[in-house]
Amino acid sequence: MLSERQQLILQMIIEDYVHSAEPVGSRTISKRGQVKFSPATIRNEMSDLEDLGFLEQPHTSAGRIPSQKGYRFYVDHLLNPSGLASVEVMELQKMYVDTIDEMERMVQQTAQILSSLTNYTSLVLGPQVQEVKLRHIQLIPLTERSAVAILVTDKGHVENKTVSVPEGISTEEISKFVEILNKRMVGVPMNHLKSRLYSEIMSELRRYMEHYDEVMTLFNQILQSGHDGRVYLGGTAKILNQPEFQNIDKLRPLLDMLEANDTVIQLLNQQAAPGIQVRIGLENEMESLKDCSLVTATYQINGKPVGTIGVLGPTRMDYGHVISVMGHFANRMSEQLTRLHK
Amino acid sequence: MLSERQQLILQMIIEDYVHSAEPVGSRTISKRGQVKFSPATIRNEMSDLEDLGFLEQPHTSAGRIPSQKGYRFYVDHLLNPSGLASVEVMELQKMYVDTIDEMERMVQQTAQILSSLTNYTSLVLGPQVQEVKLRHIQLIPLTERSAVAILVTDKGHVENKTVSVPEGISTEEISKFVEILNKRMVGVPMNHLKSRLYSEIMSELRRYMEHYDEVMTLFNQILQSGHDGRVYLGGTAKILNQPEFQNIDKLRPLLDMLEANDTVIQLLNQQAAPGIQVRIGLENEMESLKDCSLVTATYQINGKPVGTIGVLGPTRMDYGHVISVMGHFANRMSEQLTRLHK
DNA sequence: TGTTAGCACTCTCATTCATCGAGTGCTAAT
DNA sequence: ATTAGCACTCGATGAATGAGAGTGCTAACA
Repeated sequence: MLSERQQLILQMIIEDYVHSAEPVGSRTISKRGQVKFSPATIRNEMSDLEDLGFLEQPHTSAGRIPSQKGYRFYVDHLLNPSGLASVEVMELQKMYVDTIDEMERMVQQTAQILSSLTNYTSLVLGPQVQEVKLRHIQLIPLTERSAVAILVTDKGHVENKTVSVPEGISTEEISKFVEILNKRMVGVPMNHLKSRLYSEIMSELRRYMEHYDEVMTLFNQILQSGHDGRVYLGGTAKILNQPEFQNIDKLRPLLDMLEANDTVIQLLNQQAAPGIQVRIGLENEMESLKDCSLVTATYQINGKPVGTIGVLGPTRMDYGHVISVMGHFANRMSEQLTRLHK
Repeated sequence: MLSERQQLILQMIIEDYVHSAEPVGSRTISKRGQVKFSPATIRNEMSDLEDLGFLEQPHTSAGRIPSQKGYRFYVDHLLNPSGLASVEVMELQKMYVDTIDEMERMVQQTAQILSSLTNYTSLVLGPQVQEVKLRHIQLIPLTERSAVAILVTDKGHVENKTVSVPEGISTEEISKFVEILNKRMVGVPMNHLKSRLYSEIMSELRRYMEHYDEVMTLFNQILQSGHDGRVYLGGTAKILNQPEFQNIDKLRPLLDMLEANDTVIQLLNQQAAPGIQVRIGLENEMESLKDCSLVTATYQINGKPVGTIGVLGPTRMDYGHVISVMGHFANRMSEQLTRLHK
């Protein structure tokens, strides 16, 4: 549908605009050697591209800037991911060599590095503990009336919670209860724990437990956690580098959004298929992101996607660079995490 | 040193400026009833106050604004903390009633509430786990080569870490090792664990352990944590509400600073004495805070200070309100935390 | 002696206006 | 199909202007 030449011109406009953040004029393109036509010819093509919706004009006598559709076409058809500069690869490696052996911390660091390599804001969604099974459960008394409950999953993730011990239960009863749980519930997916308890071992509990109700209260307290899926941000202030956000009123909705954890989680969770995904402007379905693009990728443990990393920048974003950085990143993270958990 | 009238005028200027963010003129003060002098008289006093360094003039023909010294005087001598509006007290209570029974999470929430009540950015330094003693240690195997180490402190804080198990050690050896630790190390302050191990039970270990070196490797891995002293921010974007930070160039250093965790920790740690502390402008010893004030307070567990909360706003800050909110907050937090930990 | 009225002066801010230049669109020539 | 040429548009820049807010000073007043 688009001629060779149109594609070339579109590409040049986008790549120029990505760096200059200024509307691109016909003369600029013509001078750049790459294409050997006069400004007038280019003007004609640009006019056509505008009619087709790939470009737009801020006002009558300015150059053209890419439209959302233009970026989309660029990402889908014109982009050949630039390789990483060797400096970048080195930095990447260095960061991961430093024995980051605790999962949570690694994820957090990832956000930092990702942001510093791309110069945009990064969003990282910690590993979602889905389909994770109980490996071990334990209750450690602190006082007569409180205790720490510890749940360990088969992936090595640990959740802990301080619970208050209902009056009337004896220490023996508690340890008996925990013992039963460890005997019968290990291997059960975390999100099924509750129903499994009710369906399968209720009767057994009733038999052993004198204070059945209190024990159940305790149990419910323990399960009320769900710590998973935390978000880490990196380089929030990097947004300020972008000329399009020099205006406070543009800035505010963005910062507000980044502060609302839930929104960010929702945003990152929209990535369904594995691989790298680019969402441009309003494709994100959030008004506050209408001038932003979000590049996301999933990372895996043992080939199963467990989390998402993302880079948030202006629609005028260096897609090639970001995409290649993301690719490397997702791979490295997946490797590391997999190695970490078996 | 300052006459009654001068103090009154200074106070009025500050309180006006805090809300208007505009230089205050003599007529404005005169009109306000509070003081029954003509603009001209007030002008004279203002001129004196400027000579004394309590006020400054943005330019020749503008009103006056308080100087850093002016704020300092105000905070030290003129401030009578306004009580909390009952709405605020209610919100405060509501937040804490909702079973926040996990320490970490409570601290995090505190940042949110603090910010929403003051309309400034809040900084909260999580409880510093000093002088905390080991209550229980456990190692849960995941695979042959990895395990999760769990340390529970006497305050109910849980730290966990995935460790790799050195080749050659048997399961029995590990559980024997853990058993020894639990027998001999419980009650030892966390930061003395290492030295205690070397000084006291090394010989015992040598006797029981076939693979002594490997066990020590494992132990060192376990101790390499130190998770304490995390920072939580609330309402970062609130800075944008302040007219003095509408300018991106003023904004950037601030956001940069807030993003650097270490800096924030350092900032909050500068509070030595318990109680509420107000640091105005450059008193913070950070260039990026020259137009900001920081109100901090410590919170306690059993009367011992363990952490700091802070509110960051422009020097033109509603000190009275912030201070009273902070007071209530620090108290409530201390109560809660103390109750939580025995 | 402390207070006030009056007035000239200063400085900022918003508005207006003219100018400049980048860039387009169209037409006619190649 | 391409290009040169030219009139035209529109934002950005900067100077000029006037209004408004507020001061500092002087002289009058209680």
